[in-house]
Amino acid sequence: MASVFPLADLKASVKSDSRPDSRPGSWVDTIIKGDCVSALEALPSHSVDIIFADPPYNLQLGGTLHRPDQSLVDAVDDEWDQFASFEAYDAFTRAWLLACRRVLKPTGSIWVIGSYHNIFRVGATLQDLNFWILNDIIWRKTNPMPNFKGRRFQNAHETMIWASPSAKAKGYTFNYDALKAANDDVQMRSDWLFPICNGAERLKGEDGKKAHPTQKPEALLARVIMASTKPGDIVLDPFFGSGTTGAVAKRLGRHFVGIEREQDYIDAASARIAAVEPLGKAELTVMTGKKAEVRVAFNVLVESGLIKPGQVLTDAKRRYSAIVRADGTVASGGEAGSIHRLGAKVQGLDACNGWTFWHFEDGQSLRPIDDLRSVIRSDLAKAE
Amino acid sequence: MASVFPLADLKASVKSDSRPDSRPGSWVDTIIKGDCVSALEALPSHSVDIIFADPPYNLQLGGTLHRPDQSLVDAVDDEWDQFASFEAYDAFTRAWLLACRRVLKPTGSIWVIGSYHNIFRVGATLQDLNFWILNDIIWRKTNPMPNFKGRRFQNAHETMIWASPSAKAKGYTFNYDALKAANDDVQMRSDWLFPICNGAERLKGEDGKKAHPTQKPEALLARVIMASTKPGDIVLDPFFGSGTTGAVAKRLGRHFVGIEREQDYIDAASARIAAVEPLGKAELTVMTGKKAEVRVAFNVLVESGLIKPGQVLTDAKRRYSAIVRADGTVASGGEAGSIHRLGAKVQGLDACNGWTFWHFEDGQSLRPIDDLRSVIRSDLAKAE
DNA sequence: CCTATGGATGAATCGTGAT
DNA sequence: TATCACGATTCATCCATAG
Repeated sequence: MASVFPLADLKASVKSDSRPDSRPGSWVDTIIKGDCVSALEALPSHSVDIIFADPPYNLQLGGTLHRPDQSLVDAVDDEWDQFASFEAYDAFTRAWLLACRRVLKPTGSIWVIGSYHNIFRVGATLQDLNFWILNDIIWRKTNPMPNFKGRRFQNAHETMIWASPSAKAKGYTFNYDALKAANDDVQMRSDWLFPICNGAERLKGEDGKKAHPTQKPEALLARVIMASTKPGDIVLDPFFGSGTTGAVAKRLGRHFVGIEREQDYIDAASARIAAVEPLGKAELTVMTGKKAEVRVAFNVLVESGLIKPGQVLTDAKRRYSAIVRADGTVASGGEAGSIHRLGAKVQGLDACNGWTFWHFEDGQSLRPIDDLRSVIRSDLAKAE
Repeated sequence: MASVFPLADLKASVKSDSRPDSRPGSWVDTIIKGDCVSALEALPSHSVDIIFADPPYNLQLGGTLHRPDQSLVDAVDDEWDQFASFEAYDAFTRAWLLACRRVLKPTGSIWVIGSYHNIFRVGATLQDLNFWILNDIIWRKTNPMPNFKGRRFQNAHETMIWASPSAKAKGYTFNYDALKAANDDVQMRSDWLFPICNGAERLKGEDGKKAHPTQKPEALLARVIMASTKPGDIVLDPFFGSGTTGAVAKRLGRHFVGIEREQDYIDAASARIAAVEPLGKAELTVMTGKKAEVRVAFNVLVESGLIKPGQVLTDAKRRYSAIVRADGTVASGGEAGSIHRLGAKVQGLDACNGWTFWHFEDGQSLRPIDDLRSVIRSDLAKAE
């Protein structure tokens, strides 16, 4: 499934005077081997829906660290995590974020994860490049590594920044209602609790050692992808590593593009993704709120006979009343207008949702006219 | 108690060829009126033990925001939170952090609190100035304001950065053992759960409205100060506001210095601090090292105010009693330790469950402190 | 006296599409 | 680009008032 798409081939398709390969699909669901920025520059503009980036953390470790029992802590000391200075790290960050900005759709958004070693520099650079921060999200670890020396608080979280390409870019996907429903019907907070990636989920090499030093848990990526993409969207991960982003994207019915320099990681990620079984359409249907539903105007209720001209509407406490007119407007006292305008007017407010404010008599009880709109929508759905 | 120390007077004591007023005490436990940087420059070098800073967040709010019920959200739109650009905010940040660096002892540390609007810039500037980040700490709010429009995750936390003056400055105070003992004998994590400041603790003006728009909860400052200072230390707050830092410092037997521009805030903070009763020495003794054999999980009750430092606990039959100290340990006779150890000790047993052994007065009756732990746990469960 | 209920509010970068 | 209409959208807590 996850074929490797060599950067050289991709570059070969670049015409001298235009952007490369704008055919959708040729680079989709592949892992591009190569340097992050070069590979990004070879992708078409505005071609991916979200980006999830887990860049090098620029850990500045003094020497080796031992546990109280004298065992050695296997620290992240890979070559790719070494930078000469903050300036060098900032330049690197700026370069890959700029390259990401071009590839990202205006309706897209970007996630970056990091720790206190690098996340402040990443956040400031995002702002400098006019990305617009939507949230910072805290991944609280249920099982973080202890602080062995007892000189600091246990570092028990990592930080993710979620941003849109600009302050004006409000078209990003956010599946608010699905998240709320999944969270016991209260809105999802900015602090998320997940275990670190361990056990069977953790990729192992032939030597039984962890295949990648910073493999992220699939649950974390699942929430990110479910929150900010639609099925069929393209998810780009410019630091693909062990391929968690690709595996979760495939499972959730999204497409992925990975960029990775090291062949060992590409091999591990390819095998991992090939083994993933995508979920079916039914499981992937995202719960949506009212704003995604078909628009039904008030006069449709009048025209359909569910509300009759001359009928009296009141608010839930019968403090205000209005009479329905044949043209789908309502009137009260000397005022008349839409259900929303009149609702606002009688209450002395700037705005009002007339659908939930106005009620009608239904036998003994009062029911909001929104109930009747649901009836119409249900009929429309059957007719589809 | 909290006298106002006018910046003009302080500057008058500056000799032309030397640093100002190095007599300890003249500026201690006062609120200096004036601009943050100017006031800092008038203080002696290396004179304070920790700094807690709650700088302007540089919120960039579009227009007005209404709740679903059409009521208006009272936003932070004060003049002091307005900056022309990120560059202007960075220059401001750099200036006050540089001034703080000079005033801070080499054995000291600095805390800065912020949100995603400003904390990344603050963190990057701290690193640029060679401060050494020790932890980033997440204040998880039990009761944050919702996201009313359903366009983002509920912004349910703020971030604090804790840093020493340089990578080599390892002399900072960190009361590891006391924190661990107070946290059910596991090390204190980087994510802290506290309610926002509300109710009786929130300072109100004569009009009944909040006296300051961003008053921080005392429990938060209590954990900061208990973690990173010793009794008698000097705590500097360059953005004093409603004086939470001063009030908690005084209660915990530390000295404070506040800097604040607005007379209304100075007046409110002065009155507030004057009403604070410091705790006694016994309550303030901090556990150090393993020889004290501390084992407790009790300080959340103290920080939350369910149990007050100095409060007396007894067993169910009032045969034994103990006094609660601010660091979450308890004392009786010449003995002190965790609720479990002391309970065992007074009974002459090897072990004891302090949660069910120790009781507190609740009106006419005695109730086990475990009941209060249930209250906390209930709050925690809700916050998850 | 207690309990029930309604209103108020907290560091907030908070809509979309047609005209 | 500005304006307007449509109509979607909140959690925990404290306090005042009613019953």
